[in-house]
Amino acid sequence: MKIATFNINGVRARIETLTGWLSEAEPDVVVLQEIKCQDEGFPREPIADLGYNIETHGQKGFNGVAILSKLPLEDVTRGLPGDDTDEQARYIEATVVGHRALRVAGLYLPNGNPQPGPKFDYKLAWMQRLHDHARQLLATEMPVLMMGDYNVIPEARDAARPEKWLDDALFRPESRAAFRRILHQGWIEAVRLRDADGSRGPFTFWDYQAGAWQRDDGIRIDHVLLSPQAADLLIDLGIDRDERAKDKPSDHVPVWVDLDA
DNA sequence: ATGGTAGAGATTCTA
Repeated sequence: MKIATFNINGVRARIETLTGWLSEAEPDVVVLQEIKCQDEGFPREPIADLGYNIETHGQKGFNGVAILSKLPLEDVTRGLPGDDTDEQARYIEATVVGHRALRVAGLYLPNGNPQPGPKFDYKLAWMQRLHDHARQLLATEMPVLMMGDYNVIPEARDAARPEKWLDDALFRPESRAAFRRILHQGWIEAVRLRDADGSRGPFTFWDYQAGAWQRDDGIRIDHVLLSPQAADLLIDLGIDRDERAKDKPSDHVPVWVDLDA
C-alpha cells in the first residue's frame, strides 16, 4: 500500500497539479496539507473521479488538511487533542483497512515565525500536544503513520544552506529538540532508514523566491514517522522531487512510503 | 541589506 504526504499549498488553485500527480503516482492514501479552503469548498469531484474517498478538515483561507484513500476510511477524527480552544485546522486521523489495518495521521505543524513571539509559543505548545498524543498512538501497538508538513528541519544536513536558517523557527534548537523528543518515544523516520549517513539532503521544500529551486536551495521539512509495527512493513519509500519542476508547482513535493499492508 | 513569490480574500496576512 502506497501512502503519501503532500503539502499542496492551495488545493483549489492547484487541483490540476494534484490530479496529474495522483494519476501518475497512483498512491492508495494521501494526506494533504494547506488545502486553504473550507470543507464545502474542497474540489471533491475530480479527486473522487480518480477513485478516492475524501475526508477533509478545512478552514477559511489558511491551513486545512485532508485524507484521500482508495480504500475505505474508518474512525475519522479531526483536530489535535489537548486544547479545545485551538481553532486552527491542522490535524486529521483515520484508519485504513487493507489486509491489515493502519492508523494514518496527517498533520500541518505550525510554522512558528517570527520567533521569538506568540506564533513560536503556539508552535512549541502544539508540538507538546503532538508529543502527548503520539505516545497514545504508539500505545495502541497498531501500525501507525504520523506524516505531514512538520515545519522542522531536523539537522543541518537537511538544509542546503543551514546557516541562513539559524534564526528561523523551522531550525531553532527548541523546535528540533521537540521533534527529537517525539522520535525518542520510538518513532522511526522513514527517509532516514534508507539514507542514514551524513550526506546533505534530500529536500522536500524549495521556496518560490530568489530562485531557490534553480539553485537547489532546499530544506527537508515533510516527514513520515512510522511506529515500529509500521516500520516492520516498509517495502520502499521516495520523494517525488520532479514535481517541483512542473507547471504551477506547490513549493513542497510529495513524500511516500510503500508498506506491506 | 534588501527583495525576491504565491494563495486567499480583502485592500493584508501567512508562509
